[in-house]
Amino acid sequence: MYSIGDLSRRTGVKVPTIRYYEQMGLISPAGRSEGNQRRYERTDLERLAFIRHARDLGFDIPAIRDLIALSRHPEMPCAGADRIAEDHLSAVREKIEKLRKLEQELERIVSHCGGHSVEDCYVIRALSDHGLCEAEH
Amino acid sequence: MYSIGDLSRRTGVKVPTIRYYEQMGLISPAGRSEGNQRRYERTDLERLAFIRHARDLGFDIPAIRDLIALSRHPEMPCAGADRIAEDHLSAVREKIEKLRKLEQELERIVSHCGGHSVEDCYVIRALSDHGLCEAEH
DNA sequence: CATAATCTCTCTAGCGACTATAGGTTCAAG
DNA sequence: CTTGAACCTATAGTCGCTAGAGAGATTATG
Repeated sequence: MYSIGDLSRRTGVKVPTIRYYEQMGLISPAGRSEGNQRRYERTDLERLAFIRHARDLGFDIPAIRDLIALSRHPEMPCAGADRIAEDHLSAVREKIEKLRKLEQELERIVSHCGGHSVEDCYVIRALSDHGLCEAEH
Repeated sequence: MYSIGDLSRRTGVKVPTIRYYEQMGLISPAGRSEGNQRRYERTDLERLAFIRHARDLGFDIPAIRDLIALSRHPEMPCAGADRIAEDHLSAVREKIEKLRKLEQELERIVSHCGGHSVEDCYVIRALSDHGLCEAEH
């Protein structure tokens, strides 16, 4: 039997976050002590570790809900889980692409600025005048 | 004289967003028509275009506030603006780094999954068992 | 000039994934 | 039995908007 604090220390998930996950339906409401405090078992610990891991990998809460549902049906085909992971991977790749374009544009703006005063600062000028941009955005 | 809708069409910033920027102090409260509707001038248009541009480049609202303040003092040294842009660039690079690690891990997980059922699905197994991960996260 | 269509106004609430605070209760150690 | 840490619920705040309600203003058309 673990208290919510034990669970928190063992998984690295903060106490309020555990309660939040319960509210979001990622973990089922825990049993309670006589004084109404949450008491967890090993399975809850595993579930929470699963959630933490999925969050670290950037899955959002609805996706995690789906993954949990799938993981409880070992006999089902795993295409569903693959799909979720692949979709997420594409989303991550898209974000990277966008950020790389941003990076390039910012690099260009920053490196161009040899001015001494704001008047001829390339950073400010680039922001004021879209025509100075390389790419569309 | 532009209405808020005119401004919106000309800058691509949605009407409620313009009002939001006013609330956040990025644009000064506009003059009003007799019927209390906002009326803008060319300078407001330029200011809003500046903001839009900065947002497209990912600057957050406090940073934009600072950039605007700087742009109104053309005689000041531009180190401040450079600093803001450089800081933002570093933040973007960090995000990219994190996402690239995520991408690698997800790629590995997805590509390993040759299972047919959830029981031996690598996606689910990897989430359940941190030991299957390549990198720390 | 009347009416209809479109715009605009303010205010409030919602998104996602937490985090923080307040005010109170329970638990475990000494 | 007392103390202090951990726990409880409920609410509000974070960021950058977006959506909606209900009312008033403006503009275009007949």
